[in-house]
Amino acid sequence: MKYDLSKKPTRGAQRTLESFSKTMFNLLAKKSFENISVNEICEISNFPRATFYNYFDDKYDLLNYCWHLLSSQIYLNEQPNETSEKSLATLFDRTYYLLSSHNELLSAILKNNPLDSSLISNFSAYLKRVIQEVFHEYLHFDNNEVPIELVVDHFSNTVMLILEAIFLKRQPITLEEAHKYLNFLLGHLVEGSQ
Amino acid sequence: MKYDLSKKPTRGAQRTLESFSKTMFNLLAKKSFENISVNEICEISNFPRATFYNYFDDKYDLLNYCWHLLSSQIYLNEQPNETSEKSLATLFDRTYYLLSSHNELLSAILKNNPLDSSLISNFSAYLKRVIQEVFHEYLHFDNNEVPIELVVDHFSNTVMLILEAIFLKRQPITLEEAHKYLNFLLGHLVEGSQ
DNA sequence: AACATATTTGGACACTTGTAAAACTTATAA
DNA sequence: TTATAAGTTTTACAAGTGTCCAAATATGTT
Repeated sequence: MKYDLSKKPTRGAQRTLESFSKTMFNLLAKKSFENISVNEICEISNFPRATFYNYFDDKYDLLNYCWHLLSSQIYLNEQPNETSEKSLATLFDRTYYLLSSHNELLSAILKNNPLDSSLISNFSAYLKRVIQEVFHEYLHFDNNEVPIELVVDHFSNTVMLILEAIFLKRQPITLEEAHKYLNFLLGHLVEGSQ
Repeated sequence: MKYDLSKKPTRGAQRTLESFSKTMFNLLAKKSFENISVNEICEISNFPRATFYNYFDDKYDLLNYCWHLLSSQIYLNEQPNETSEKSLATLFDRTYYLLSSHNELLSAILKNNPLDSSLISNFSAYLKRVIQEVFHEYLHFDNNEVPIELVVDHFSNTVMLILEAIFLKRQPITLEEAHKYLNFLLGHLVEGSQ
């Protein structure tokens, strides 16, 4: 990303960032990512191409920023000091509701971008990274059997596995069932499991 | 892929396929995938661009073919009729030795392509699909708690997690330790586990 | 309102991409 | 040998990509 998100953006920069990302979301709901060109994004957003490249390296970079916008809500309302079991279920639920709240958008995107497309992989990978980060911060898991990194990744993988089944593969799994699956696959590793 | 791999290729086609894939492997050991162009591949291989497009859709398609070449060995010497536990360890070992046998190539590729690049994700994803296929065929796992697809994917994820740690993140993990981790993370789901 | 500083803009550039159609080369079978 | 089919090469095209620059414009102080 060319633009520095850490400094607070000017009003103009806000307009530009919002315009490009909105256009990307709109286009993704209409056609496949590979058929979206920077030219098209700029024409629709009514900005010259040079401006696009002032902010983003390429269309993948803009996509990343879009996922960032989508998923940044997940960081809100964090409550540390939970047991591993609770934080596992809590993070799962938080991500579940995040995805639920963008369900229509996801549904439209899936109409134009097949499950095995690079777009969907990219989205999954982004979300997994977010979950990994949060786990890494809030999952306190003591053992000397296996490196903690591996356990964190294992947990993230499993959470994503179930969320992908629900929100990407569109399998009719209730939240209750999801919890059951999660416990079946990871329960043995979690404090306070039955 | 434009070229039909199911029919047996003519001598000329063999030469062409091998030439393009060899060039790709050589280039990957020299520079990053994103900086490799179809033009470059064709110049080095000494084929006109149109010939490239007779065989492949784009450079990603050739890359896929390269992974296919690398990983097709994994299908050899299949021995069904094993317990889940055995087939889990067996498939792990088979993939472990496959990756070991291409260790120098992988090492060179990693020098030019960062762990979080799309190239490496692409390779991981390809390998994961291969493992999923094999598991799906040979892992007999009976339970009515969780859909079998989810369990197969969970197993594949975990196998890949450890293999990535060893061969991509280059962590010094012995085969024995790898088995211990595998058992720690998945042992409870496998017949005959202690 | 005026200023120095930063950003945006439009145009140009060299390059890559994927497709299409016609011309050419082979190898093999009739 | 000739016919034929398959693959290969050539050439051209329309479009996209990412970078660069100098002029125009916006921004946040004073």
